[in-house]
Amino acid sequence: MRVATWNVNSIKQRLDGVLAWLKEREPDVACLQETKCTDAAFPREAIEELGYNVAVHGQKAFNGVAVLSKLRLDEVTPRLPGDDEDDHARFLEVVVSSGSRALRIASIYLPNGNPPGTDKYSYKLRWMDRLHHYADTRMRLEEPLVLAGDYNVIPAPADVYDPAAWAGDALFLPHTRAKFGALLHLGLIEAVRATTDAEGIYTFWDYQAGAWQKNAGIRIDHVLLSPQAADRLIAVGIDKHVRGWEKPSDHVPVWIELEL
DNA sequence: ATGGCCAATATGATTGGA
Repeated sequence: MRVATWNVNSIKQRLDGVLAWLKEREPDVACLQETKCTDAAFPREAIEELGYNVAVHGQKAFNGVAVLSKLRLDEVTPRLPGDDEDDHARFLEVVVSSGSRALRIASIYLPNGNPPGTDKYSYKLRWMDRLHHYADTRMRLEEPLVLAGDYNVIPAPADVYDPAAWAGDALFLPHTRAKFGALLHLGLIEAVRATTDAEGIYTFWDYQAGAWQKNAGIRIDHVLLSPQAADRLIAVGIDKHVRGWEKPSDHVPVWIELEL
């Protein structure tokens, strides 16, 4: 089973690219972030025509997550627990199944948090605490679990083209990285790092300053696996070439292949 | 050497992204 994540930066602007990529990569499940539209405005028909069930949790203009699945959706649960006042559409959990195969998957759009020292950064840290608590409860199920999305976290210097330039950024601050590390300490396995320690593997290149042309990227889109999922990990990939397409998102898809 | 973008909004300036 192939499970992918992609921050599309507006599903309406990216629909042609998303459809082309779905045909090319053929993920069984695709978690999308930054769909930037209401559920009513989500272009679900074009995606359903490719054989996907579509679950959305969006809002007007900002944020927004979705899960596309060729497998049946047994459960669909929007919103990260822990703060009823939080109205950002950043989290959507599903359970997919086909025959004896079942998998719990969450599409995650973790807050950016810039600039540090503001409410935005404290919101990011609180959101990470809530994610930690959610992940802890799910890990106790001891089931195959995939937490995939835009974490807005650069885990280590090897994951950024110019570490010094990002030293004070909310994506790379020690406090941010420590909370991401704490998630992994629950026993979650980060798919890319389970397979390689190579430097210079990126998932995001800014639209500005010729970042793509200079390969000045960062790695902030991650797939975290419970041990029961990681035991079945066959392959990990990043569809970097998609960044070179017409009207690209600033992020590219990351995918895993599980023997399920 | 430096800076360069993109998307959405009752839209032409502001906010948010990273």
